[in-house]
Amino acid sequence: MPPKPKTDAERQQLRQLIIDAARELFVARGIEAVTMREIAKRIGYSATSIYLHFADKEALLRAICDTDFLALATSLKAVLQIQNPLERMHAFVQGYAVFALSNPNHYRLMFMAERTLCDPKASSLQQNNAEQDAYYQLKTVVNDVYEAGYFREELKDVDLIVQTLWASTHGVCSLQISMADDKWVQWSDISSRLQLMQEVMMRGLLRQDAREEK
Amino acid sequence: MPPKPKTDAERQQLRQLIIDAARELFVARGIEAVTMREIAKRIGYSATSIYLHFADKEALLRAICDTDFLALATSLKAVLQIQNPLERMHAFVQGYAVFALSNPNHYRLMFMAERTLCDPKASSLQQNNAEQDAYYQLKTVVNDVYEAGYFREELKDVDLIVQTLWASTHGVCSLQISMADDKWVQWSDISSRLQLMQEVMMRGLLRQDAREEK
DNA sequence: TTATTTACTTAACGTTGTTAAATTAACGAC
DNA sequence: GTCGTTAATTTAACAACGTTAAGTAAATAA
Repeated sequence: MPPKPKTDAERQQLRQLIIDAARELFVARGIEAVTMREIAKRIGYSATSIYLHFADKEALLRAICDTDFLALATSLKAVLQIQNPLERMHAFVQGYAVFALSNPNHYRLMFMAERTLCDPKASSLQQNNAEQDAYYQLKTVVNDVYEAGYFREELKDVDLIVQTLWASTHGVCSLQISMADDKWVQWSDISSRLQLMQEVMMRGLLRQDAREEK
Repeated sequence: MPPKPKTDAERQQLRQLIIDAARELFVARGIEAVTMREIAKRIGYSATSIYLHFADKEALLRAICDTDFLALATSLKAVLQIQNPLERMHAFVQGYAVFALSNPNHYRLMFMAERTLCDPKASSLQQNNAEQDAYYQLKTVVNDVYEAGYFREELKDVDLIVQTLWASTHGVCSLQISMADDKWVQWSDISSRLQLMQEVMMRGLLRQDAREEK
């Protein structure tokens, strides 16, 4: 039962409807369940209609990714209010891990999947926007700690510190997400692993007096 | 042009032929290219023949995984000869990273993929065998450092240390594998990231005098 | 009133993993 | 030596997937 010319707003709305349906499917039943036909069934359209709004499945997944990146940045905004730079950094890493482990499917799609590299040019998000760009958020958080002179004196490359700190948390979270049920390894509980990683990183990165101060 | 009753050895040989073909395909052209029909074409059989040796594609991928796990353990055997426990641990982590980054597709399949959890019962590899089980290798390496009293005194759970050390390297390598070409982040070069992670972990885990000794 | 555009659907293509049915060769029994 | 039986393999086919082409119907514009 066909159509009526649509305003841009209506088109945008339908686009979002598709993304939301795909996302629900994705959360509920894993990425395998996200098929064009299944998404379409959910919103009462035919599968081909989706192609009026997205070039292909890849583009749709990238749009979901964008939504998720925004969700991550939004969920971390609160901890940016924390005054003490060290506490802020600690809370940021913690918040990141909570997001990852609470949304494993999304985290997979964002940071572990083969597909879907992020390109600032192709994204709907603004790079270096403190409301939208979680990487930029972490960079400012780490930079504040750097400015406060808390890092060991031989550590001068803030980007390198950021990426190493990120990698440490990503390592714990991504191993948990892909291997938690693996029978080969007798896993310690995830909160202990996260905590030890944080401690070790702080001890390895910070000057001794900075640690004591806190 | 059909058959002749086959000995167990012949069946085993064909099985290995399938695994090898799949593996080559996988390395050369990525996991997407690994289709049952493509594998079959390579070895001059029909696609359905593969099902005489593997229950399904999943089982075949698991078999490839087993091969890769063995390859990892084998490639790390050499560093186990290093006398000094700290040097040994350092070299082990380094060797692990080299394997990961030299075999990104395999690493993906082994530690980052959705599929294919490892179960000692289902694997052809022997758990806790120093020739075959890389996790066990790391455990012994870390345990030796522990026995030598090099870890900070509050660190008493060797498994927890092992898993955290693993996670740190896995974090750097897996981010590199899935995000190296990502345009959002201006990556520092991978060797710096690996090196800083190692330094930080050592500083965070070891007693000060242990670090100086080395 | 008619033509065009817009929003959609149905049909269809090629590819995937997988199963069922058919084919052919070797072996054991008589 | 012929005759099942069994084992190894193939061809045919199915259902599901992403995607494209062709068709359809309503609203708008002339």
